[in-house]
Amino acid sequence: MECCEPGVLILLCVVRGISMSSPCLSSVLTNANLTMYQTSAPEVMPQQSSLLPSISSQQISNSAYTSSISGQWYGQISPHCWTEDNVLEWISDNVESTKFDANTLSLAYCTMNGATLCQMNQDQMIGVFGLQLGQHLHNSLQEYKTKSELQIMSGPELNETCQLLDNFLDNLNFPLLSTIRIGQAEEAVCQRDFDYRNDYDLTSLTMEPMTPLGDTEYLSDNQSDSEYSSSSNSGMFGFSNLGSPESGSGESDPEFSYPLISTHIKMEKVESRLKRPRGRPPKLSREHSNNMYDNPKKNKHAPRGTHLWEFIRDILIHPERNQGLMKWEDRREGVFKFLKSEAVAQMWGQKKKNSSMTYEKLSRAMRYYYKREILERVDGRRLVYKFGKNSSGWKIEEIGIGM
DNA sequence: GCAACATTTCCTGTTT
DNA sequence: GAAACAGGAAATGTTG
Repeated sequence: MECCEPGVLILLCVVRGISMSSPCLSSVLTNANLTMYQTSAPEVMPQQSSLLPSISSQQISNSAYTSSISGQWYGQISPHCWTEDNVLEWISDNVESTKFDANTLSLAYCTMNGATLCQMNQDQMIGVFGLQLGQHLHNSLQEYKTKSELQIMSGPELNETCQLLDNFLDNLNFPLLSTIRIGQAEEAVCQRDFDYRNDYDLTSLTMEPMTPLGDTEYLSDNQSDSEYSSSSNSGMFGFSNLGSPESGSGESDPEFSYPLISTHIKMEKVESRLKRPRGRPPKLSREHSNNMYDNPKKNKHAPRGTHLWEFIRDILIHPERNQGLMKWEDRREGVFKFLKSEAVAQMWGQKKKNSSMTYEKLSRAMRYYYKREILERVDGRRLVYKFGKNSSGWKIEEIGIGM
């Protein structure tokens, strides 16, 4: 093993940083170190400078140690299950990464287990650890809670939704949780955990400034109507105004603007608007399709995707990822609201490989859920829905993690 | 091939 | 007047 294992170095730095004025905390950290890296050589003195070689000579066959060294145990163990030692190491790692002055750290708050830690809200964290470290710890904890939750809940479908969210938001240049730099090790874990592009091909979805139609003419794969030509021109896919009108009135960031998504728009002038027959128009043959969304590797029988209500639910239960797309109105009652209704519809469309999805269509599908009691009506409130008794997976009790 | 299911698409009318 | 809501009708794609 190399003599510069980051976990050990960080711990040593922390111990050294607090040893002058906080001997107790120092010994706690050192004891935690020894406890965690249970050694068969009790003669190793905690404070001695040869700690590192001593550790490196230990039997390090257990994966916990190996994981700790690389910081990966964070992503493998639910924060709720962290031991006091785990919490201590996590704090020490964050102390190091924030260059926090450990002298100001209170020992009393460094001896708690994960369950206790998880009960602290952001304000309490800041109150205990100070603004800088407290905020940092809170963010870090939320990240590991999310990862843990993903591992618990997810099946590939939830991952897919999260991945879709990540990819979608990534394309919009949002600062994604998974990209927040806490430390190299965590970053590596994040990249591993959220590297989804291999199994959900969204790479074909490019978000870029919309090219003026006069410069580049796109061809539609299945929308041959003049109706869509006109609606598209008005920004239907331009993402210039994907938020709902209400969302623009203060609940969402008014400064927020989506990059534009390029679309295939068939420029076909028709003199008068012809009345369409009812029902969904037949799709053109794939052979004649020139759709950028078509994936040549796509299976003939696509795997069963999540249902719309599950897609919505998955956005809602990952508030750190939904970036103002939706919000809970009443978390306990399952009442939620669309903030960026068109953006959510676009995401749903991406998931279903349907570039022409709109909130109007999505909401029609949502209304069908009323009969099946998957959703309940919320009268008088626009863009507000409520999960019904036949929905699942959104309740705090079910998830086990308060959000 | 067929039926069931879950949307998707379009429409008209109503409400906010 | 525009956006959202409501729900009918007919269509599609997937699955069993």
